[in-house]
Amino acid sequence: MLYQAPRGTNDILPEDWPYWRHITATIERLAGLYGFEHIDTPIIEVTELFERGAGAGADVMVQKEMYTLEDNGGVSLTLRPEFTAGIMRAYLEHGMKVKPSPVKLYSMGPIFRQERPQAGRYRQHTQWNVEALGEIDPAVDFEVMSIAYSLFAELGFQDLAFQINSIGCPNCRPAHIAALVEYFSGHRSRLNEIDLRRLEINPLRLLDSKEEAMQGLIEDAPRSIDYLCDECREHFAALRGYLDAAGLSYTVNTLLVRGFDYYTKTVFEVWAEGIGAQAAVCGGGRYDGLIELLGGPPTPGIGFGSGIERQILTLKAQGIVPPPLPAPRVQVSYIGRGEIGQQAKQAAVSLVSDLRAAGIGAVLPFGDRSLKSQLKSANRADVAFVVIIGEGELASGQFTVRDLTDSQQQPVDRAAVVAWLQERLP
RNA sequence: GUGACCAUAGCUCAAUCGGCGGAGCACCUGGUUGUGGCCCAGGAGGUUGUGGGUUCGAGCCCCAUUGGUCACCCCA
Repeated sequence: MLYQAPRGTNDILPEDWPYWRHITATIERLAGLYGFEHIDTPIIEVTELFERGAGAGADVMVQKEMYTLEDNGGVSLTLRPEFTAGIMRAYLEHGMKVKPSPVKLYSMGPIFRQERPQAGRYRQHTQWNVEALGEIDPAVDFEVMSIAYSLFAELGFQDLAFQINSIGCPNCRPAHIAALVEYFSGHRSRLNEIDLRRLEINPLRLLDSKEEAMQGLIEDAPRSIDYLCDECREHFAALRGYLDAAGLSYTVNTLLVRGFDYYTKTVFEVWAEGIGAQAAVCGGGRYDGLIELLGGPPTPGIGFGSGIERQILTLKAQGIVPPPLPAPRVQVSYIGRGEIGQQAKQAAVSLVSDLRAAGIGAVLPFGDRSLKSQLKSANRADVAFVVIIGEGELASGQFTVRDLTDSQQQPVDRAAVVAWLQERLP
């Protein structure tokens, strides 16, 4: 094989397209229903935008996983590893703060991270991203979670686990972090090398440890919800009230955290069964500090990203079949040798054009193959009717129309074929 | 970045101890001068991922490399 798709990238083949269309069509419909507006930002941004968003501790790793290039003017650009930073930039650049709050936006498109591929994790993957900016009301948290919930419900997912947590804000989180550090420092001997590093760099991440021996320790670790300030506690309680009122089932998962510092208050994920270790099919949270970090005025925001490829893995794992794509229902076949064959072929080309102009999907066999071969193809393509044009049909002006479902055929006047088929096709 | 397993036809897989690379499915043609599905016959399709090494001889053994799968790290 001379060329292969680069590591971690995938071709979306025709047989997978029904899944993509099903998901994206559902997303478009829900966006209209919820009042989220579509925004597309560039796939490349100035590298600094993503670096500033990352925060201390994580920045080295973040840089390592970004696809960064220098343009001819010496400007460092990066293929977006996430949506949020670019959306925030556009929000600031276009002065969207003057729009009624919250500004509700969604995007869909590829993102790039230079990671080792594994099940449900690719270097180029596609995300549906939703953001609501400029409003602190916990009802906005509910709104954002609700549209994700609706998508998964409409797609027919079973056994999804909605996980929520509150990790507090710059006022109350330091006390929780300090308690975590103190707690785990008292059990240093039970931490492996990786967890010891987490203790130094990002103590919250200790709660994510997959180390078997750590699980008991983690269960008894200080919980963020026990350290929330009044504002954060009330926010979380109100959000839970809205979720309960709307009947959205969820689990409070006190071990759910985020890797980056700018997250505040609400964090949530949705987990799917049967798609491997990368089970989060949706992840998001509130980031009231991010826009300030990027040089804008204090602006609250909440959003999530949801990987389309993982959604498709989930659909397949659960045996959910997407609706079929529209396909041509009519084939126009031509037969005969020499001059007559040419006339038949021309009549077929003409009829196919008429059918398509009338909105009837039609295909023409190529290569002057035998009728048998043409019917074989029609059968495989799941065509409903085959119009046959040969010497007899040219002479009589009546084309033969064969119904493939019952194998009956009959002559139809050339001028009446389009209407005849229109009547019988849904 | 770390580790394990893997790579033979478009797909799923065989190939005995290192001894002439096969099957099923799919595709094309024919069996019927112009009639699909089922059946039968035939055909096409391969530098065994790539490069090197050992050997009289390598799909098989060794090294490297690329890619895949899965997990870890990380997770925006």
